[in-house]
Amino acid sequence: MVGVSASQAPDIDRPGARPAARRRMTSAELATWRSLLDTTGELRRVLGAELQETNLSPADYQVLLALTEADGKRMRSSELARTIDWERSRLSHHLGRMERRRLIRRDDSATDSRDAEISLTAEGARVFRRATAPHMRSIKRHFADALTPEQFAALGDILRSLENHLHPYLMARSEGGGR
Amino acid sequence: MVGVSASQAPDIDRPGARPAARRRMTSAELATWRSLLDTTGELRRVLGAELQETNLSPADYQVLLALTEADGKRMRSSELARTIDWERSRLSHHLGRMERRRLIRRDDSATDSRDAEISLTAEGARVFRRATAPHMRSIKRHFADALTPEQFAALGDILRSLENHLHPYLMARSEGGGR
DNA sequence: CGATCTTGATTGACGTGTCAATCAGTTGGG
DNA sequence: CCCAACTGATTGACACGTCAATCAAGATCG
Repeated sequence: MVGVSASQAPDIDRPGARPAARRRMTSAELATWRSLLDTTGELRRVLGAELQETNLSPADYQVLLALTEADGKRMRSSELARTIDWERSRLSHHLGRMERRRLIRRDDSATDSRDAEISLTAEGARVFRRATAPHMRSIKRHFADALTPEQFAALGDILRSLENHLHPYLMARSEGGGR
Repeated sequence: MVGVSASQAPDIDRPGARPAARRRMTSAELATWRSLLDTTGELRRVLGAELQETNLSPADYQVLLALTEADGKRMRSSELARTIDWERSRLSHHLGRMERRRLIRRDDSATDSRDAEISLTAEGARVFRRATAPHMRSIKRHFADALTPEQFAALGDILRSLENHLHPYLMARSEGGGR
């Protein structure tokens, strides 16, 4: 399915060709890793700075996006955490900061009083609406416009490979009892 | 080999077909952007957590690496900042924390008393030495082992494109007087 | 029922990063 | 020489993330 390109290549000197555990990492691979860290880091910073011009951090944006798309613009806190894949503690801290700025509200649930119902305020919805178009332009300008269609396809493929490779590890970590 | 599926598609609604500035971003491009953020974020977290087992943060590692490779294992603070491309303030805060942990030392320069000479302590060198092999293994396991040589080549190409596209913008920002 | 386990959420401590302000030493022009 | 501008570095305030501890409301089972 995903590894199409690899599965039909002849088994010459590919990294996968011998037990992965026995190969040494080349300096080119290491350099590519460094470059990946640096470049995505710069992209994060630039996009974050531009988003900040509408008074939202990337984290704010992620929360507001999930709430905006939620049924009735409200969600239970743990549901929200699962949706954007954050630790509960992180979300709790961040919701505290967003609540102080009147971007969201927290109410007790009627059904289970442990739950916290998070909802968008009018202000939150407004700020998000104003931020979204400029943010999309930023992504387009700094990311989408930089690559050819072939590069996009290749990048998608690469990211899927990385995800697939990473996930078994993440599963093992969370199931087997943390560290 | 990697971009095969895309490169032979008929030229209907492809991104590159019209001047970049006038196009709309496709949802596939946006999804790839999200995936890039998510996947690199997860990689950062996993690698950071494994590095932490040797009591170093990724930031610590970067500083120690630069110092280790420096002439005489010492550098002026601003030189170090330029080497690893950090803001001076960030470096100053971080050096403060590392100094408290006895990983580095700060001395006044003999020539220009504004300068701060940063040097590795024996402890810093030792901790770095112990951390480096496991860290390389982490990079290999979670990154290098996940991709084929073709994917590596494609990724290198993509990162260069992104850097080249981003740099003119960064130049303009820093020269034209920061906002 | 009542002790205990589980779940949803929060808190505190601390490391990290950014921005704006500050400070001290150096330099250059009058 | 003296003051203004510049440079290297630091600081304070604050936002952000992670980890471990805590808390309160449900669920479970004797």
